[in-house]
Amino acid sequence: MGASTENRPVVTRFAPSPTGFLHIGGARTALFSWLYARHHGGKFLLRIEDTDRARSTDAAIDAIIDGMKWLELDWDGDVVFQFSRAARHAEVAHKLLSDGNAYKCYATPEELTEMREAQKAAKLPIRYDGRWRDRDPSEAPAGAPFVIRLKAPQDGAVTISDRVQGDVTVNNAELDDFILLRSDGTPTYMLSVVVDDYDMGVTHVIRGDDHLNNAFRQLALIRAMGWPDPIYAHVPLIYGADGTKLSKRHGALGVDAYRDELGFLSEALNNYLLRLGWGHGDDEIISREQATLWFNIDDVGRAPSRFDFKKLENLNGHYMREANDAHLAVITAPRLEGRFNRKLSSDEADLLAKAMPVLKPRAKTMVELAEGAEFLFALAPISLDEKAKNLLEGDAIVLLGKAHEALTRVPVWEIEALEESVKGVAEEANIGLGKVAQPLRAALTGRGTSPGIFDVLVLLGKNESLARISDCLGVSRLNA
RNA sequence: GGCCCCUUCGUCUAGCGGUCUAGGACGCGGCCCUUUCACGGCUGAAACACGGGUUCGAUUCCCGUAGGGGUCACCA
Repeated sequence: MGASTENRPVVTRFAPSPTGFLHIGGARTALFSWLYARHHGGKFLLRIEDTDRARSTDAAIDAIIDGMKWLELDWDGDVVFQFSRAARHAEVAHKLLSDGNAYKCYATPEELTEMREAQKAAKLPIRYDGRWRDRDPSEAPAGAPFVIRLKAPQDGAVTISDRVQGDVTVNNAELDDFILLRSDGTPTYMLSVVVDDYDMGVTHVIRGDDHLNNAFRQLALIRAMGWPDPIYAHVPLIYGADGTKLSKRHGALGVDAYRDELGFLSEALNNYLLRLGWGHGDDEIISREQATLWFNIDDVGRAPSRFDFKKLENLNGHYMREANDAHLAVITAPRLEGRFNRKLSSDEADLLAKAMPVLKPRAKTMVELAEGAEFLFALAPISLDEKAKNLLEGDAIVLLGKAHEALTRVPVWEIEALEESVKGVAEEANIGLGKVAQPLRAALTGRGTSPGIFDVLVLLGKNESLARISDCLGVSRLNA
């Protein structure tokens, strides 16, 4: 066993490769790593694994950083770019080589393909056969390209006491001599992670379960260098609703899509992701502060969990209701401006904020919120949806006329007076309030559903309200 | 295929040998509130994958079976 990192101050990291957006699974492991570090008063680092030059993009780097900021997962120190450390990685490979813990392998890609096909045909495990492991350097073809491979132990077994997965043992015979340095001299991921984690002082490697098998290989390298074993925690992956790999239609989107297209709040996404694979008694709504206090990586479940949009939406509805109205208005405004293709005036922005208390309980996402707010800013004459049209059939128009008349006489345009006025119309006609309220709703909002009708009246104001009702009465006269 | 991992209501989970006639949440059904839709309140249906052990006693421990997943690159 190597030395332990158990007693050192906690240092965790999130190490995404910038080949795409910050996806939901990555966001969760980042959250867990962040929480673990903060809980222990340690450090959380961010490293961009951009050693794959062909697939790494600046746009992806920006998306990851933007996503981390949105989720309020702040990291300590500067972002480390792995590619910039290639020389140090190569240095370690050469150290391993000179110490006899690595060797040069001259096998060509064609040879290796051939080897694997033969193994496959013979139903043997597919792995590098160590053909250059013990060959004398003098046998090397002069000037031929070579890779550097780790001379991994072949006997015995290694057990990782994973903080999530428990004790996992793998026989060294299962592992082959993996490549450290490619023939062009660049380091592989396997080398880079290990060197960077060591140099950055990472004590706890918290990452996706898909890396569990790699951990054994990496440990061989770590021990060959005489470095301390990190503590591992491999968290299960997130599946789609049908239990298979998370695909696009299941929610394998960038966190930016959760924010922009889907309209979720970062608080909701954080809370949802936290509860996916981890629980704290019966608690469901958990603030960042509580999470930091309560989170323990040991309590993360070993089983993969499925992504459930319904629950996320429920959580989002909760956080929207909790949210500050002015703030909500600020993030709703751009959505409305997009819909109307015009800027909202400051009066309109104020109106939006004022309407929030009655708008937000009716929405689960920001998309729905913006949709529900549309009627406030629609230009006369407003268009009616199907339900609204139906509400204005028959007697409705007569009642609407009466309501209009009554409303013109309301002394003060306030909720109590308006209520009294409209209820008066219903009583006089000896019908339920709904008979009057529904046509009114249709005329005022163009919809079959909206906030309470008196709230709508107040928000729209006397002039706009009466104008919208008149428009409706006018149109129906034309149709008649 | 080899190796590794996983398995409590439809879903996320609580449970860490007796407290389980298995708790909570989402979703679903019903009722209440109500001018619509929501919100809110109450309420109902709904699970320990299967088979062996260990034990006085297993959802909890062990071993199989089945099902699911991960991984086997000069990608990360």
